[in-house]
Amino acid sequence: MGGVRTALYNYLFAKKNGGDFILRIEDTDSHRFVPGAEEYIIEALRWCGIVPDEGVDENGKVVEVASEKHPHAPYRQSQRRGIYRQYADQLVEGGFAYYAFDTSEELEKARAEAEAKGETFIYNYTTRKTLRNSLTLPAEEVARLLEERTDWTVRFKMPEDTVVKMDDLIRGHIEVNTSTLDDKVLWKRADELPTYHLANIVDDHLMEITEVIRGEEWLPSLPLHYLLYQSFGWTGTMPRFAHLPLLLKPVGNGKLSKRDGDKMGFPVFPLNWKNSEGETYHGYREDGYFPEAFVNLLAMLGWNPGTEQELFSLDELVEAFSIDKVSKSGAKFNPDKAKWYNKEYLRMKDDTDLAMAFIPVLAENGINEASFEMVRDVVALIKERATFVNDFWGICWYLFTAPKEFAEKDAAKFWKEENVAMAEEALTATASAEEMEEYIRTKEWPMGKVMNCIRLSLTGASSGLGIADIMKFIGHDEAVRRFKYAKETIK
RNA sequence: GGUGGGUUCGUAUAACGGCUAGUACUCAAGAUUUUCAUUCUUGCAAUAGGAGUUCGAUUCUCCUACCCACUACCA
Repeated sequence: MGGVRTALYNYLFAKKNGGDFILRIEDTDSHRFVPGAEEYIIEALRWCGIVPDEGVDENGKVVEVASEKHPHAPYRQSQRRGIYRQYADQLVEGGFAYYAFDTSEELEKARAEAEAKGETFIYNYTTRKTLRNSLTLPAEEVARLLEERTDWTVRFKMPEDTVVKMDDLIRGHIEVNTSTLDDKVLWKRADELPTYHLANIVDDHLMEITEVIRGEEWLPSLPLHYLLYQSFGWTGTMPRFAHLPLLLKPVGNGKLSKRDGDKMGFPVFPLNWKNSEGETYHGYREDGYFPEAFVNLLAMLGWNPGTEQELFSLDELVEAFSIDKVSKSGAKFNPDKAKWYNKEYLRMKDDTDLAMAFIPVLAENGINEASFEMVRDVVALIKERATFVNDFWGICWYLFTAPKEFAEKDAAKFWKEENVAMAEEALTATASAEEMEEYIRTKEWPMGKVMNCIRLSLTGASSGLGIADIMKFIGHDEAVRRFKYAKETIK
């Protein structure tokens, strides 16, 4: 959900400002490769109606070869491997970065020792001169280690006591002193790949990115990114940044997580997602949400149009979107409101489309002979009682098949001897619901008691559609048949 | 611990420094209906706390509290 919302805001911003929305796959962590994730992302965005202008071709594949429409290919960072090394070296040559030869074990040890003393180990100007790197070792030694070893990294040489002044489209001006920051790894020899920080800056520059709209968790990295642009001499074309508020769990504190959804009965994924352990997480699509509703509710989580309008199509969102209406604080997700959106979209849907969606459900329940016209009429009658198409069957099943049993509580309340007698007479002495109602009125019988008695026989319960509506679909003869069955069954 | 960000009804949010702090969801009550649902009406409910600036602060400044993120050879 959070990822889709970030993509959505990027898309809205791009389209609103006449720009392009580019999809780039940032897969620089070889240990965290998840099969199928890339396809999932593209399919999910496509379901939402978010189609990248660049980065994905007509077949929904990430573009690997540059063309006029995709000038910056390839769009997978794992395939851009060869690009980054020179930029890492360039930083070292310029004195902005250095080669570090500390092993993971050495660093872990240093961290543990610092912790034992109640301190925090920070890899920066205070510690780098005591560690093994190209700043402390002689040049020949560095050259030898670079050649012999395959586990070195390039680290950014974070300056000491420099104030980085930054601007965020959502949060305004922010200042951070570099002394509190550390020497982040930019390039990993072991993988021959950059980390996010280097890859992101280099690719944004190369791909001519003008705005970076991403989650709030990236805010602490912004100073580093600013400094990287400065080190490369790219400040003139540096993109503008916007850090979005987080999506929070509905109850309690913290970021919305995979677990929350299934625990509380709402999806956290756009589409069903099966992880490597074989666990399946619910998706909005499979749970019966319309993509329009999903996009709409996501858009309203952290943004508002400045008016009281709540229902927006994707095109309307593009038109209304403005980054300065994005809020700063995290947004708790409200499952009830999510359902409300779907309910609103369900009502707006065309009866014909809904009937088409309902027919397979009917088939699953063994109903194959219903005419399309009838299904459409049924849908028109019941759609405002439902939130999802999946609710339809539960609401109107008795229009297609007779009840086999009757709710005990309802029967005890309404199936009283004198009511049954009146109901039977009214039903059998007339030929339609209208005549029957007139008959009961003329006799001055209690309408509610008699009607509920009949409804119980038709639907198996005391709740449901109006008798006239039910009889319009099942016919008078079927109603009489059901009543007789009820009389035999309920004692 | 350190750094950064944040804080308006339960939730999402609105309010050039100026009306009784508005709207939606949820919830409650009432009306309508042959039941249920729908619909309609009404209601409950908030500026975290404290200073300061100001004729006037939800809005600006500072302090406190609380929440969140980051603090990996993850993104």
